[in-house]
Order: sequence, then structure tokens, then C-alpha cells
Amino acid sequence: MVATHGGIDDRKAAVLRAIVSHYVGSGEPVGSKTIVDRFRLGVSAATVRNEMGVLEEGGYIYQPHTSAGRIPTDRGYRYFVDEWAGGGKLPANDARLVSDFFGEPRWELEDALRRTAALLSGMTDHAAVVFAPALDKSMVRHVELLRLAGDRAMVLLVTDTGRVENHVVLIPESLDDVQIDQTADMLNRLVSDTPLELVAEKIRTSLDRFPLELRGAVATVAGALDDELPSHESERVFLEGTSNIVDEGKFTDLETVRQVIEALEHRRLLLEVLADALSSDASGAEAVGVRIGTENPVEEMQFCSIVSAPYLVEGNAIGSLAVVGPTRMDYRRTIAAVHEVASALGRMMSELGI
Amino acid sequence: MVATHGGIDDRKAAVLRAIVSHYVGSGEPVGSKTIVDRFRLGVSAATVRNEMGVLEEGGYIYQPHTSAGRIPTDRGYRYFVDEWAGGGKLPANDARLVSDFFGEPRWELEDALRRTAALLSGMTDHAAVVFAPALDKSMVRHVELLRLAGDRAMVLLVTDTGRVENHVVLIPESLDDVQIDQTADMLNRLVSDTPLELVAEKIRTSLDRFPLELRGAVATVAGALDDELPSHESERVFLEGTSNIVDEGKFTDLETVRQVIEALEHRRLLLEVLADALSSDASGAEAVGVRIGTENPVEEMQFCSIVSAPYLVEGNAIGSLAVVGPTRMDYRRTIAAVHEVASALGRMMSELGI
DNA sequence: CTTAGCACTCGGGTTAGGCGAGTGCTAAAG
DNA sequence: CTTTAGCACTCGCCTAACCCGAGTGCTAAG
Repeated sequence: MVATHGGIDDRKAAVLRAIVSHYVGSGEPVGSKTIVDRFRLGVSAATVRNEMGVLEEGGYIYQPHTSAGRIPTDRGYRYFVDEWAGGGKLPANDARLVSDFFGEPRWELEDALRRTAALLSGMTDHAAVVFAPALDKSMVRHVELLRLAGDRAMVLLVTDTGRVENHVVLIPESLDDVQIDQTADMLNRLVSDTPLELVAEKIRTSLDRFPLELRGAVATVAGALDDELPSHESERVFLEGTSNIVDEGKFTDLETVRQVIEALEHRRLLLEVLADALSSDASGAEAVGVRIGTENPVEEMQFCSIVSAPYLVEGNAIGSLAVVGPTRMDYRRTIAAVHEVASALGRMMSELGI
Repeated sequence: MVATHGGIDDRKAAVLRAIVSHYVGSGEPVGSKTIVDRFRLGVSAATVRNEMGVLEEGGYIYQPHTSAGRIPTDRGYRYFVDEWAGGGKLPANDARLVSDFFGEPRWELEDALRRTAALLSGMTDHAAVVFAPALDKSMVRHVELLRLAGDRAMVLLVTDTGRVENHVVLIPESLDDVQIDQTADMLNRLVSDTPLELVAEKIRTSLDRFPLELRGAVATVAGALDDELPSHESERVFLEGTSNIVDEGKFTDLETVRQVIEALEHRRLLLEVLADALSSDASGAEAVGVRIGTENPVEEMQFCSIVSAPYLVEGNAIGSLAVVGPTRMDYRRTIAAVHEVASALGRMMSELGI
């Protein structure tokens, strides 16, 4: 590897790498002596100091105060991640955790996703988020319209992937069961084998074919679908391992910890983050995306790094997952874990036929 | 009020009350001088000191170190709660928050519960938990059996309360649609208007009436119901406001904060806590239950207090909610908030016909 | 029984000093 | 021109000493 990135030659890179590696483990600023002691660079501390000066000018590292060692900046981490953090291997026992986990068949999707988040959190010692697969493209398999108590009725939409959407709507109490059944039949004929994302539209354009008394209810369904499909999405975020955020000295400041946890609770924010990740990663490959500190679009998370990956079914990204931790994290390990879990989850989804 | 509780006369009680009131606000140990300054007791600091000595012997307060003021013990809080924390009124704007919130009609149960937790958390500045209503007693309204892709089929159970349970089961791929429809019809006749808790049993006793090829699948459904009804329960815990746990100096120790958050994430633990609350409160009234510190069955929460209340429909406790915060909390306010939200939620459930 | 007075305790904040890790610079060596 | 040894310097942190003041418990008088 020769000079790339504005004047960083091999040796500077080695120094940077040493600083990041050591700092991630110790949490203490890394000095020149530490580097020559623990990493075989074949040069003296003075030389390392010179290199560090240049790296500091370049904005890759900084000193928290005059007579301290160096700490990587976001930019430093970025370089590290770009150059060396890919292609890491999972430790053997973590790998076994994953294969054990996905080895046993699971039918309950929600449960599986929640546990996947817990798995990822446990492997990385950070908070983990799993987004349920988007279901816009699922085909509607069946529609059911059921009268409940009083003037309420329930509309059920079942997709061929086994996902169920249900909505309670108001119907005139005067309707008899025959009319309701007829409407259900009509709905069924209308939207069977339609992608979920088009259902609402299709219903609306055919509204005038429905019995007058039911148009209100049917229109409500269409409206509910518009509202619910995206908003439901936010209910389908599985977050585990929040307590890891509080651990030891990962974050300097208690207020930062609070903010991060608050941001994590805020499902909308998470959605933004990962939507972003999903689209920018969606180059087709199972690319793991890393946002480091201020690279992050969400202001409350400027002291976090987010490692995310989409999970694929038949080459399409249908959902994503992520790990959220301090910028000072073991990127190599985290990336490997995210990659492994994402692809295993994708495989599981494929097997489930989703 | 005259002497009750092992030798606590009116004046001692007044002193204790002053200590709790002040400490809850300030977080600092309360000295005799502070008490005579801020509370009109009509006695001197020396007298207060004497009383404090007795209270300390009785285990109601303690000194963190020799020359400091007093802090309430769990026992002290308990006395305070028993004597004075009931019957509090909600501040006007909080009351409006509640009535605004429950004023607008909501059809999506999950969403409503999640937001209720958020509301409660916002009102109290603590973490809040809402447990979804138990659905054992709901009547089954409809059963649907749908073939999905390949050898998978979905069983849908809809209750008259608008709750949907769905399970994916394996069926022999050789089955044709007619057989499946027949089975669905049979299931429908069998379990319609059966309470959910009895469905599994009913299916099993009638298993021999089903087509041979489908018995496996049908038995799977029964099994799934057994497994899922309770375990689903744990997925239906809505937790909001975790970040409040980290706030300022609510908890002394960072490790404590971590433990509490970890415990909150652990849905099983929460279930234990609130199951306990539900049953012990279920004296019929909408009693608010308070567990203070070590009174708490869950070890990880020995530094927390939990204020809980069931919510009732037609006099039956069908679910519960709770606030989790430091033992040093404003019990009066918290209890009022929990009480108000619980009864409003109960009313909403009744209107929804649940 | 209450209270004023008082000696006493002790945690917390402040200051001063020393230690040491780490630096940048300089000058000599390669 | 690069590397390196040496060195003076900086500055955060740790410790010890110190004082301050809040708060106490006790005693003796009202």
C-alpha cells in the first residue's frame, strides 16, 4: 500500500493504525513510547513523534491537552475503517453463536427480529437495532372483513409473506352480514395479488363499485393503509442492549449518554438514520456502512458511530440492522459481526420465503 | 392523627414529612435548621434534632455521615407514602394532557398503549411501562386458514375485541385448497365464541375430527397457542422514557443506572414485577401500588421505586401500568399521575369494547 | 420537656507541590 | 535529507494539608 489520502505514507498509516488500535482498547491517549513499545515499527519514538505531528496537522488525531498522547479524530477513525476494518473475521465462538441462533427454525418473525437484535447487541457489547423488512412489495394474499362488537369492524390484510395488517374501522350498524360478506368478496377480488404499496390506490380508484353504505368504511381502510404502512414501520424497530450505552467510560459525559439513549428511544430518528444507510448502501452488495461521529446526520448522535448493513433477499435490500456505540469502538469486530448477522438474517428471510 | 406506627407521634411525623418533602426536591441531606426555617413546626432546631434522633433509631431516616443532615430510608418513604401520598391532585396542565390524550379516539391498540407509556413518562419524568391487556377472556370471533408460499400456511385468530393472533404452520404441500377450506370451516365452527384461553384445549380434544393430513398442522396451532399466549405477553410491554433514568443525580451510581436500564430491558423481569402488582392490587379498587427500594422483589431494582396500578374494565383488572424511578421521587405527584392515567386508560378500553 | 449554647466531627472545597508521561526542538549521526 | 538521541518544558493528575461550615449530640438552664 503506497501513499493515498493526502500525504499519508505507509509509515504514517502504520502510526495511525497503532493509535486507533491501542486507543480503542485502552481508552487512554496514546503516546509515542507506547507505540514503539507495543507495535514493531522499527523506528524510534522521536520519529513516531514527527509522524504524529504531521497526522495531527492533517486532522487525523489530536491531543486532549498539551502533554498527553494522541486520540483519533473522526477523520482518523474514518481512515482506519476505510483501510483496515473490512474483511475481519468473526471470533470462533461468536461465529458459533450466530450459526446456532439461525440454525434453529423460527416462525415468529417479530420474535426472531427481536432476538436478532439481542444477539447482535450481545456480540458487540453495544446497542443494536433491527428494522423489520419493508413490506411494500409483498403481495396481498387475502382480505377479510369482520364485524366486531357494535359499529366496529376489522379489516385484515394477509400477505403472501405471512405478514398481517389489521385495522379497525367504523361501519354503520345497520349493515347486515350479507352486505359485509359481499364487500369482503369484492375487496378480495380487487386486491388479491396486488403489491401492498398499491392497495390503497387501487381501492380508491374503485370506490364507486362498493355499496354506498360501505364506501365510508372502505375509504377509511384505504386511508389507514396510507397512514399505517409508514407509521407501522416505526413500530417495527427492535432495539436491544441500551444498557451497554451506559457501560464504563464509553462515553465521557453523562449528558451525552442521556441524549444518545433518548435518541435511540426516538424511533423516528432511528428510521432516518437507517433509511439513509439502506439507500446509500443499496449498491446491491451487502455493504456494511459506517457513520462515524459527526458524519452522522442525527445531531444527537454526534458522539456515536453507527455500523449498519441491509439484509438481502434475492439481492434486494428489504431491511437493515445496525449497531450503535461510541466512536471509540472496535470497528473491525463490529463490522464483522454486523456483516455476519445481516447475511445470516437475509438467508433466514429467504428460507422463510419473505 | 395520633400516635400510630410504633411510637411516631404527630411531631415526629411532621419532622419526617418535612425531611421527605425537602429531600425529594433538593437531593441533599436535610438538617434540623433547614426544617425549622422552611417548615412551620413551632419548635426549635434542638427539639427537631431530638426527634430526628428517635426517628433514626426507628429506622426511618439515616445520616450518610456523621455531620450531615438526614435522608429518608425506604422505611421512611413507606411511612410518608402510607400517610400522605394518597389522594393527590394532578396539576391542571397535566390533567389537561391526560384528557387531551384520551379525548381523541384511537383505534390502533398497540399505538395507543405505546403513547400512553410516553404520556406517563412525560408527566412524571420517569420511565413508564404499560402492559397490554391480557386477552385470555376475549372470545374468538373468527378463524382463518390461509396457504402461503410452499408448505407454509397461516392461522389467524380474531377476537371480538379486535385482537389478531397469527401463526405460521407447516402443512403438507399435497393438500388442495378444498381440504384447507374445509378445515378452516371446521375450526371456525369449533372455536367461534370460545374464550381464547380455552381454544387450544378445545382443539386438542376434537383433533380426531380433522382430516388426517391436517392433524399435524392443527395440533401445531394448538401447541403454538399454548406457547404464544403467555410469551406474546412479554412482547406486549411498552416501555418509554428510559433516558429519564440517566437524568442528573437521580441515582448515585452509574453502575446502578446501568443495572436499572438492563432490568427494564428485560421484559421478563418487568412482567414479574407487574404481575405481582396486578394480583396484589386486585382487591377490586383501582388501588395504586407502591414498591419502595428493597420492598421490590427484583434485586436489580433495589434502588428504584415502582408505582403501579391496574386498569379496569367493568371492574376487572385486565392490565396494568407503572412508573419506575429512584426511591427519591415525588410520590404524591407520581401516584396521582399513575392513578389518573390508569383510570383513563381503563375507560378508553371500555369504550373500545375490550 | 424545651431550648440556648457549645464543643466536636467530618465531608467537601481549595491550594500547593511533586510526579511523570509526553511533547517539541535541537543537534549530531547515518 | 532522514533519523535519532538528548533535553528542557508543559501540564494534567495525584496527594497532602488545610480550612470552612454545616450539622450534630450533649449539657445545663429555663
